[in-house]
Amino acid sequence: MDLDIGAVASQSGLAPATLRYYEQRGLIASVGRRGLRRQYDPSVLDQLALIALGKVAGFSLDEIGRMFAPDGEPRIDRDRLQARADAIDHQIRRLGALRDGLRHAARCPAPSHLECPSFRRLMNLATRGQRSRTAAAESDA
Amino acid sequence: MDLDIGAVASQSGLAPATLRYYEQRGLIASVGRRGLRRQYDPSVLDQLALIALGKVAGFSLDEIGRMFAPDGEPRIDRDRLQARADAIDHQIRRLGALRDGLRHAARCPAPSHLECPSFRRLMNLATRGQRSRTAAAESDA
DNA sequence: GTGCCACTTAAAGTCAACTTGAGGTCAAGC
DNA sequence: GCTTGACCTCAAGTTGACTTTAAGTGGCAC
Repeated sequence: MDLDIGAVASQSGLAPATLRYYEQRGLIASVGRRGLRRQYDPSVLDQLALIALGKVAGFSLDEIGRMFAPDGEPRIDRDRLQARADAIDHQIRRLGALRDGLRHAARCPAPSHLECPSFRRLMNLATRGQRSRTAAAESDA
Repeated sequence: MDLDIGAVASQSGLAPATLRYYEQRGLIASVGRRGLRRQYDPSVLDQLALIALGKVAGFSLDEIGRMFAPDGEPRIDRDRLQARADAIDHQIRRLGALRDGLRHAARCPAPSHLECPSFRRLMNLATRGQRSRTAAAESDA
């Protein structure tokens, strides 16, 4: 019934070493061993999907780890989620301006885009508050 | 007329060490020295803004460097720009799904979001093709 | 019963983009 | 003319998320 780490790896697309790393970081837990080999409950695949989601959302592994109760049940801080959603919303708007800026730059025949007022405006919009390293990590964390 | 590195640092918000690092990476160039101190043409501020823009767009410093002619004039590959704009568009859509998923998770009273079909759907949308480490770096590079 | 090979561990390596540290220089103000 | 402080160089350290390596183990097929 349980899954060998190899099975989890192939079904999740993650390397076994990554799974061990996640386990060491406390993000997932194995249910036991068969010989040396870690065995996982199939629900770990859902957990991994949730972890992937968190990563896309711009959470660090540490933050993601804190979103799970010790038993692996997602015990999510709703305020934090809302805050992150709002941050992503901002990011979306900035990326929208950026995309428009890039499209403009790709089309605009001006010798230097720096001289084009509409490009400068988009650029300002896009670069405002560029502290973020990941997709949407510009809020408190 | 030229700017001392300290002036460039304070006006750009970047640390002097970062400016030296950029210079070493070939992203910017100083016009000379006064004593030991690097002097920069004021246009370096525009270049730095462009670099910031590129970073927000998900380009690596290497890629950004390749977008400038050796003299610092932006000589931008329009196809690459279009491709990046399209990639950002995808990213925006995924982030939109993600934001909706997070908002749903924050509101939904279901014991486990994994059992909620609408959450699962949003999750699938958002996690599709999650190779990106930076905001919009999932295209060819 | 033995050989294979996917697993195991711990530690070290990688990558990008900086930051920090140690030890040195020099223009300007007092 | 001497101190000060912002600069200089070069090397090493940092961070996050892994990946790689080296040396070892054990279940399963034959």
